[in-house]
Amino acid sequence: MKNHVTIKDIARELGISTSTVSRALSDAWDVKRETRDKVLETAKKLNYRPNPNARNLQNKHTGIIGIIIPEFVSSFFPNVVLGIQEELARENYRMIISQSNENREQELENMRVMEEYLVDGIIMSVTNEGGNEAEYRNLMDRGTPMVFFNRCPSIKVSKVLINDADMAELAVDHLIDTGRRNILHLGGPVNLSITPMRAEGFARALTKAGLDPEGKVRTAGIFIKDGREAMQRIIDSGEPLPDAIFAFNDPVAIGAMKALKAAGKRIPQDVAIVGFSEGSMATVVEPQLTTVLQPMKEMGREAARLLIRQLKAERHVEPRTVYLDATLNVRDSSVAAE
Amino acid sequence: MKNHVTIKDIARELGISTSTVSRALSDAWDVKRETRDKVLETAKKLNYRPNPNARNLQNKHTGIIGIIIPEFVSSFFPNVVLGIQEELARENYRMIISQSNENREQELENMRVMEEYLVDGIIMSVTNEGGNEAEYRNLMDRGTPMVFFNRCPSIKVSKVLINDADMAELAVDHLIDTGRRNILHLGGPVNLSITPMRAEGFARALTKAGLDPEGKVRTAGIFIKDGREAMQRIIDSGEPLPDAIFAFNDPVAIGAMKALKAAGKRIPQDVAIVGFSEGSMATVVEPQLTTVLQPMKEMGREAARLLIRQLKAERHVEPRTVYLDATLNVRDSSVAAE
DNA sequence: TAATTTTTCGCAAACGTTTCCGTTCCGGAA
DNA sequence: TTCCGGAACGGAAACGTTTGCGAAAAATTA
Repeated sequence: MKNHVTIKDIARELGISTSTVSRALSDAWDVKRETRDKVLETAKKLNYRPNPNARNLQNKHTGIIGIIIPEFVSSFFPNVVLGIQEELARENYRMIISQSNENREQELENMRVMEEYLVDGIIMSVTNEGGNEAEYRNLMDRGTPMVFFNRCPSIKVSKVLINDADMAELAVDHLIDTGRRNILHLGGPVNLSITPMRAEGFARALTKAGLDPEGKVRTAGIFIKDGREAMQRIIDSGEPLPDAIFAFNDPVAIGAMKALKAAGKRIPQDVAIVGFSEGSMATVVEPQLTTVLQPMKEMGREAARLLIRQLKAERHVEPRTVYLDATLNVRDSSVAAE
Repeated sequence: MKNHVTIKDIARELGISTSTVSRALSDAWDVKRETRDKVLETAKKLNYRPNPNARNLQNKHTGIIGIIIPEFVSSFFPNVVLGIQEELARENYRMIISQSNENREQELENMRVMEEYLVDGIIMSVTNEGGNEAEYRNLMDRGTPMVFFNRCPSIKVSKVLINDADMAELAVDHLIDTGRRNILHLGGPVNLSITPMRAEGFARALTKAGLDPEGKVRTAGIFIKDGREAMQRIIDSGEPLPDAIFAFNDPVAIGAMKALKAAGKRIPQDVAIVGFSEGSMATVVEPQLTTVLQPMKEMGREAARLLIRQLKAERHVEPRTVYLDATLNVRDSSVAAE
């Protein structure tokens, strides 16, 4: 089938040794300028492509970075991956992506496959089931560096996340500024690392405004369904309706909106809604959703940078946590259109 | 760093040669059952993992399939990739994904990288810019088999697509059945292979119902913005408003809905809307969108199967085109909720 | 001019497998 | 007893690179 031209072909063509060709190709110092140019020239002429397998067999590394994300059906992770790809490409790393489908077992399986294929490192965001901390440790101890983003385990490891607490606080500040007082937080899954962070920012904002956060947090989840059900429970409970909702993420916010609209409530007049982690649906719902836009690509870039730093380091490098800032996009779901 | 155990370690441990170990591992016929078991046992004990580089260096293939998709921010392509992954995994192929960002140049670059990396084959969906047909040919002639899905070039090659024309016809039939007579089609980009197919189904349905498709097709695009602008042009033109819209895809449908609602029109009472290629936004918009649900995972699986068939074949295999059926999900945008 | 250094290159081993080709050992047939 | 054939295994080459070491040629210094 395909018969690729090798370093030997170049050597034969020029009547020199393969070692010289190799050195010329890798721009070594001990090869004459003239011969190097000739090598480069005939390499181009013959359309030479280095064989990555042979190269990696020598170098003991594959040049491949594994990416494991919970899903890529929502737009968040794909956007992060874009950033990762951008940064990896400039360092000539390639990536293989796999998705754990929010499933702890699948995540483990993906890790195994990636280790088997000798990825140089792994960038991942954990399943909302959590619980694989020990395996992360093992994998890293066995020599595969890891960097986490967005959803991170509670172990000591490099992470990049947005300043969830601060951004949540900012979002709730916005609700308070526009006159809301009875604000509820529809929180995420309890075992997700970011869940308490957003709740904390929520509480901080309330406290700062002299409001009591006690009892204002309800666990919802991460899907539209979760938000709708949580909101429905509140409506059915007969307790006085809040005048604002700070949701764990956009789908939960949208679910809450659905429940409220079904109950005949007006948004934002009766209840203002703020989401988190802006996705493609934010401008599609009606009213358009006020939400926190995360710097997704930047997050990916930063994660890639952290990993590359570890890969290039001679000796052990201390894990580092990078916090990124997000922005609040104010839309009609929190402030009535004029 | 990481020091993987090799076939030699097993050989030394057992006092046999590496060739025997290799044969035992690959289940060759000329190795005694007893020694094979011992090899397998110590392999497991030492946690042996074959080095893919060494193996591929011998076998002249990488076991990697390249996936090139225009984007993975919408949910369509990721879902297809899920199907691909499923099928490839069972044949022990891995994949590397890259995205062309709807950019012809980027697509070419991705192809180059993949060829350089010696992927065994490529599964791709072309950019909406099109125009790389010659390069596909070259790549294939140089020995890398390709399979296309959804967006396919007009050259002779294996493809898997849904029966666009038939499904479009079905969707428009539905509009006609519910009493619509003045139906417009907001079409896709002219250089996309599926654009004329959907337009054809549209025309067939009209003709079948005794309506004249002449002048009923307007070019829109693929994004929300495209749909809104196209619809706005129609509204501004002063021509009598259609009583139904068959959009090229969901975003275009949603864009049209936005323009109509902004103009004070009611959906579906004044104008019914049907989209295509159901995405995550279909049930988020209001009213919820009637649209054609494509069998995304199945599409991926089928593409993978086609490619694997080519890879396993000894000699040339004829390109094949596989058509898949979709389903019409009827929602409130085309039929008023009772 | 001789001695020494520098430049430039080739040889060969190595990376971890697979696989072709032998070799040894055995039982059975002649 | 000799010969043959099969079973089970080892030796070694090969895949396409990289790289340490040494050697020849050129340039510098004494």
